[in-house]
Amino acid sequence: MSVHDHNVCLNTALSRADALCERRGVRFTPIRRKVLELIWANHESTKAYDLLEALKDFDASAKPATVYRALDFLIEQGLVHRVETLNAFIGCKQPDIRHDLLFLICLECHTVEERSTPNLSQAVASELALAQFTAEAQTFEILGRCQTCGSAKGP
Amino acid sequence: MSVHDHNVCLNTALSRADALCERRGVRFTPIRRKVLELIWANHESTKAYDLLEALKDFDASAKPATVYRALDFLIEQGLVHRVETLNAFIGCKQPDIRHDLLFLICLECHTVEERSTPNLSQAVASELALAQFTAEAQTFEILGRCQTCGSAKGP
DNA sequence: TTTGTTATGTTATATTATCACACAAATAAC
DNA sequence: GTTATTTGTGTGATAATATAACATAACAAA
Repeated sequence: MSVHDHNVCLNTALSRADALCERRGVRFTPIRRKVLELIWANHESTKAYDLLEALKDFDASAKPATVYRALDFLIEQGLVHRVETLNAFIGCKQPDIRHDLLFLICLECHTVEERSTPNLSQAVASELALAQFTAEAQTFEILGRCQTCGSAKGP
Repeated sequence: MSVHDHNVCLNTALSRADALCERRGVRFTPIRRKVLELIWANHESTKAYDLLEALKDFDASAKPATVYRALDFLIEQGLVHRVETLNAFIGCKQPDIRHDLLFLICLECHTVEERSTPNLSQAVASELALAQFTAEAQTFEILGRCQTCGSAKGP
């Protein structure tokens, strides 16, 4: 990820989450908020047990279930995505919009970029129609090298 | 999956694998062949530890590593795909061809359908170009209901 | 305030996957 | 053909990921 003021990312994510939960009347408890904050510590995906370690500084009694419950909630609300390829979790940039997401996961710097593209959605939709398949959840993930890491070192 | 003679699927998969390994000069050992055979027992994806249980009838000394090593080999040769969403494994229908695959995973009957579509490949390729991202591996998986299960019960 | 619901604490355990090291089998080099 | 090298397997331990089950606490609704 390029140079940027990450506090802006973090604060934006948190205030959006505040607003979203308020609007939906769901409880954005301290644990849930803290887990989201930890996930947004950077633009890399985070492992559940790393979250747990970090969470313990905030709540010494945190256990695996503590983290997984918070993650379940955050995912359900669309605030966090699960990265299936890495068994890890990443903050959602556009929690209000429902769309087909494509994750570009850099193997070098571990940054995960969330993209959405009408072309992809379109291709998927027509394939689903062809197959007469009803989608409930989708995972589109690509592992590789991001622009920065790719050009810096070559393949 | 509809009514079909599954022996044909199984035998086709195994003889293709025989030929492919021969051609590549890689060793298609009894364990590797048996694991592939077990994976092709049906058109559902199979869990590693279920494979292990089944493999024990063939080789009583089988351990987790036995299965994971065989899977590593089969995946490397393109004979098997890992279904990330389910932590499971499925036989590849077209091990000779390199393409972007889309897996349609039915939550009801657990059948996994492997599809490839130029439209999707095209959409992905142009998105990668836009992002200047170099892909090394891709995962496109959709969970939902297949034609049969969808129409049988409704949503 | 009682009641029902949702969230958390806690312990245990299930599931998925890898490591490390010894040994055996196949292949390659001589 | 014997030796060396590489590749595959046996085995035990353990790491990493995730859920179950049940008790208690906090909140919301009546």
